[in-house]
Amino acid sequence: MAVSGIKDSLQQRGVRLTRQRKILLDLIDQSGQHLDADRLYELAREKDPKLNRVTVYRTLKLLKAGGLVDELDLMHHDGDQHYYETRLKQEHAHVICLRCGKIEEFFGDLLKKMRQQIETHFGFDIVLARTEVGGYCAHCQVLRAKELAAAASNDSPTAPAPHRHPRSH
Amino acid sequence: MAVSGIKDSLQQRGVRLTRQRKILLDLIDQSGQHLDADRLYELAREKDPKLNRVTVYRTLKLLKAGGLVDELDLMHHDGDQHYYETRLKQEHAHVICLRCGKIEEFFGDLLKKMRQQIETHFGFDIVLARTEVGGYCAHCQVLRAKELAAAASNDSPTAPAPHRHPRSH
DNA sequence: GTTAGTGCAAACCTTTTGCAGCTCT
DNA sequence: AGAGCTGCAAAAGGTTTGCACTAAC
Repeated sequence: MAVSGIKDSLQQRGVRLTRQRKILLDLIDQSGQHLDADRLYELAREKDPKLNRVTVYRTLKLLKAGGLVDELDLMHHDGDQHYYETRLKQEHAHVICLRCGKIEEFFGDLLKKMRQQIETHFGFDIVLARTEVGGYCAHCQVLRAKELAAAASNDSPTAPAPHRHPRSH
Repeated sequence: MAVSGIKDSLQQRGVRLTRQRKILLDLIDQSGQHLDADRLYELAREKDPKLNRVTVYRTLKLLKAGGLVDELDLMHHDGDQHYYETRLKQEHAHVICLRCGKIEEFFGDLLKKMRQQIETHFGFDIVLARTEVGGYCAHCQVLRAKELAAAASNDSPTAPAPHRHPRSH
């Protein structure tokens, strides 16, 4: 359970492990997804309806400053909020489908190599790195082609259909 | 002048080349910097004091949608605004110093290779890609070491000094 | 018992939208 | 002429801050 490592790291720095923080830490770590503050808030309220949205932001800030989570933008495919994931051992890129919102993770030594090249080339001390790629997944490429074709022959055939991941609120 | 290419591209798509858009296009292209909407607005007002901030946003959105500029976050080193640059032929990473805000650009075939690997691996059609790296530049590494040492021995020596690029407004 | 952390309300910053009037082609 | 664009005001979305109260150590 990676979250226990995070808890230790925080406590060593004299940060108090409150009920709220335990809830948030567990959620971030267990979800295995990329949560934004709002989603995390929703989930947290299921466990503690009194937990405040502000506490979510403050906790995320704390974790980010401590290098315990990484902040992502995911190409702003669904707005300008930030997403968070516990920092993994392995650096990876995020590949976001601009049509369906599906997110893939790409691992590979190219990222590691590039990091090294940059550090050597500029004498730079890298603290964070982020690679995000937006485009169309194999599935959406064909759907998109159909949509474009339909739009070309008819100015409003059956309305290009909403295609984002629905969010339940 | 790359901006004329952009203008052509817009006109072909039936987009009107208004006085305001000409101003903004020229500024984005000439500056050679990474401008955010606010900075672009400031500069544009020097040429046309009546030009509205909303027009800046609308123009940026148009250019982004047309793939004529790239939107960057630059690791949110100075807030959550977006930065823009005209799309170059050569893909590159942005390397941001978290202390002084200096931005370096890193070119190399690793980015190209990674792009290819991702397209092949996932059958993905990449439209945009962005690599951002945050850390400390060679210069700031030594300054930061001093600051940290000072902070360790004395809880408030001469105040850790503000270190962001000042903005004149 | 202290000091850090929480909740609440209100502010803040960046960006978007509705609409009437203006202007490019 | 007419669709597209601008400016203005107002709203929206995401995040932060001030302050009094509460809880972790």
